[in-house]
Amino acid sequence: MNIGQASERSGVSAKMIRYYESVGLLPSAARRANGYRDYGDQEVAVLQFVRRTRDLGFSLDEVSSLLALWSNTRRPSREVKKLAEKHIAELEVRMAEMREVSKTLKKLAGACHGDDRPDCPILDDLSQPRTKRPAAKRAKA
Amino acid sequence: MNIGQASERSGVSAKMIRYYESVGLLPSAARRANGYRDYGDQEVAVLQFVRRTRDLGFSLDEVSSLLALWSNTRRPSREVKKLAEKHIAELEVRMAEMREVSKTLKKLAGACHGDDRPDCPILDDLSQPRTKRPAAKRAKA
DNA sequence: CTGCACCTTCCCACAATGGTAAGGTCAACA
DNA sequence: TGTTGACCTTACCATTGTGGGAAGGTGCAG
Repeated sequence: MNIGQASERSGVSAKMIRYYESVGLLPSAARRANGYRDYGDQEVAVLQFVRRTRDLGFSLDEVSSLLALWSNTRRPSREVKKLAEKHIAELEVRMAEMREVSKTLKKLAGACHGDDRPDCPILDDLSQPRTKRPAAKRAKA
Repeated sequence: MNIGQASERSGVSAKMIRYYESVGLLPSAARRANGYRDYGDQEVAVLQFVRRTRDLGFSLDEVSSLLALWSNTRRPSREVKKLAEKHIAELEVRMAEMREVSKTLKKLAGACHGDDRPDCPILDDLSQPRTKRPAAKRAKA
């Protein structure tokens, strides 16, 4: 099938399928005589795997590792679990940072009357040079 | 003072100070005869403000708005509060998404014995083309 | 005068994705 | 047959915010 079909069935955009191939996450797709990429059910299954792991927030590097583990039927399940737990730990860290920030902002917003008056504890606080602050990374979904 | 000093005092790297200026977040810095940028306490205070708001996860666009509100002493505090609450809401959304993912991964990791054996419910689940829920319907191969 | 630390601008890279442009291919339909 | 439109190809640009590094000027201290 063409890339459009594979895209539709896997939920991965054609753009991304080509990109994944270009960065070596996926092997080079078979080509037909006209130069079009050609996909079968097997390839679609791989794409679905990638899609699902991406949805769970794994980086392409991690997806690559998971693909390798997936295709190696003799790998110890320990390795897979380790990857999953590492990812869980990262999520927890980021959530903790965001909770901190959220808490701070809520406190500030709560102290701000939020009406026509110009005085605003939020800006007052932002003006204070902080010594130590957890640098919260902006995370994607 | 030179950019290095301003960087040290504000916690914003020299690289980023120049970048912020280049994208118009900050006004063009004064220059000395030798072409070096020249900063005073006022400018450092602005940089500290930017640093703090960045640490709280605001985008550069949002920082720009906050700077404008900050320098306008007659703005209604309502506007500031609105921005803060919008950001809080975004944080909550992202945290909720991450919690979902984390929950799914924890369930999967919990089902994986994580030893030398190759069978792994995590990979089994990842192989399932998902429409929505991580409900493991089909038995492992 | 030399060396070193600092400053300048400019370009590159990252991660992962979308957009768009210029062109080839193919099937269907009038 | 010819045209149309949907699809495919590659290639480049933009994003967000940050760091790295090159190539060259400046300034101070020894």
